[in-house]
Amino acid sequence: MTGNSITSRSNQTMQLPCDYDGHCMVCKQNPPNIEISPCRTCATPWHILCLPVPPTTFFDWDCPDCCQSQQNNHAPPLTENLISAIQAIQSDISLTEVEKAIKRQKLVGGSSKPHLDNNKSNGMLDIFDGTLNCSFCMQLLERPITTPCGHNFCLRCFEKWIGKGKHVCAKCRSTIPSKIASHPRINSQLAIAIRLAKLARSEGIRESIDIATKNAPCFMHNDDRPNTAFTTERAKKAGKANACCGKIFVTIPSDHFGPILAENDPIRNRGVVVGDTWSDRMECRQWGAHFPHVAGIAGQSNHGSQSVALSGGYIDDEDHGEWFLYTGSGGRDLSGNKRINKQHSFDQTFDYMNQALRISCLKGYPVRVVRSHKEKCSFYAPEVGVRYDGIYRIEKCWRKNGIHGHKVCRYLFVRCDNEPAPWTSDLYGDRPRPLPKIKELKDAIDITERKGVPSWDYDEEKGCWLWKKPPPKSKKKATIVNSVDGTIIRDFKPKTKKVSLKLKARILKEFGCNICRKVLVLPLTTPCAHNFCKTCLEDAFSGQSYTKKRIYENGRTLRSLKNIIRCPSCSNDIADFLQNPQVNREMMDVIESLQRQTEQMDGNSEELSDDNAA
DNA sequence: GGGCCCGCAGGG
DNA sequence: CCCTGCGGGCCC
Repeated sequence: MTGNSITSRSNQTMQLPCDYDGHCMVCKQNPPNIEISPCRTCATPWHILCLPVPPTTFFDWDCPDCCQSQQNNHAPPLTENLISAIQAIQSDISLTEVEKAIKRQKLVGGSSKPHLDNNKSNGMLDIFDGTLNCSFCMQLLERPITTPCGHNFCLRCFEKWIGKGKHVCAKCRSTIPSKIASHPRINSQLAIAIRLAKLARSEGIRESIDIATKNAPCFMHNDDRPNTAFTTERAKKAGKANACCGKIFVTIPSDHFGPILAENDPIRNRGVVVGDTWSDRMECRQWGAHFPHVAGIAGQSNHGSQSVALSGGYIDDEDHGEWFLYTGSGGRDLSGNKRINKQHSFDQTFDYMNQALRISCLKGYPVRVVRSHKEKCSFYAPEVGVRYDGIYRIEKCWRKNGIHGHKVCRYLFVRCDNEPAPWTSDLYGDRPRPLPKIKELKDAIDITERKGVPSWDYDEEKGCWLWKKPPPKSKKKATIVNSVDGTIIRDFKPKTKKVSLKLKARILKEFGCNICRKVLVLPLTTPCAHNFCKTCLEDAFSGQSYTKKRIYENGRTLRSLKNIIRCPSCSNDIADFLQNPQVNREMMDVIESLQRQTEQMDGNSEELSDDNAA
């Protein structure tokens, strides 16, 4: 037979159908039609000579995939079930972290006791029965990609498959949307589920609970959001204020370097763990992972950089998960409101935030990294929201000619976290690894490398990453927490007051009376477009005699005498207007609405200061 | 999906 | 106080 070269072991384990071109994925041959039979359930063609158990009839049989799904009734859905079951446990507020860990262990291991006998697993959802193996390499999924049809493949295998021009699922032949084919996202929940299952199987329950509790990340929802600092009328209408900052939940100062530990998390007492995901940058900020809500780099040019965000704002970025190349800030013309300009229009230099990153590189500081779903060209970005991916170190930085021709600052980030990355099912975090070879370095200028011992480094004895030198001293204030009940009693003060002052200044500038210089009351707008309070204008001309003027036109007297009144701002004649002056109602409404806003702001800030005083 | 607009925070 | 920034929502 054509599959003779395949060993009997492979024949038993590899159960693959024919691919889109009719090639058997087991023997790699193109078998004649007579050797091919379609499955009656999924219609997938199979090379019958490569099946471990050939069908008794050619036309009325179920392929191994469909048999399996009928027996287990959870072939593709298993992944979904497992994930949704884990999510349900995670979101159950009635459970403690330890209880959650026990439940998770039961779920993936099938028993509250560790079952070390692999062959006798009676797990409700046992992932080691092959259902979570990659259909290509037949190994447990590594960096799993889940297709819309619900089938899972290792990232590397999937890339190879797509690289061959195959745009259908290797398992069920469903079309893979081009968006997913070109930019697949790692199913990090599945990766974590596999990790938890591995732990539950290979370790005793105690250690499993310890590690799983520590490692179990969660999605933090908007419900967790406290009172927002400031919302505009417009934002309130939309249901969510733009750039409202909210309270900071953790007790670190904004220039805190390194992981956010349980001791800085009085609310949950667990710290920020790898995989924690928030719906947007504002929420991410509230948990201290990355403070700036727009800027990608957090830091100070004379102190160092504490964190960066990968959001796909710069096309030069290159993401390989455990390491990535980051582009500095600046060089884009964002004048006006062009927040969207991705083009570089001038050179970047090592100043401001770029210098902050360079200091972190030279000192070997730990830099927190968050990835946003907006990072479109990365396998490692989350599907939704913003995710904390752990600690990285900047090993080198340099300048190069960017894609748009102007010079950009470049940084090589390499992961060095004690917790595994969200996309792997590895049980442990990073070990020191050799630096990747960077092609662009040969044309780079201003190359900066660390000379001395890094502040954050791997300790061989303890087997973990830690501060080898004391972390840099903070220059900022941290939040203050009530030691009795753990509530935050003072946080980064929202600039409400300042904003209300700003708005008041704006109102005065736009809607100030040209006589009394105060905000217009019953505004009159003259034909020459000057604004006055009704009473101010009336007072200005009360008892004054009109200037009389003879009006000529083409040498003839048009009107013998006209009473004229000169506008106090421009001397134009407004006598006609003053005969029957009408209050500018529209303007009045606008002024009233703006004044209401400032009152609200002041009200908010008073409330806040009351809170603070409490 | 891109453009526009409003917004806040933080560095300098 | 000014300027910059890898947001976010709405509108087209």
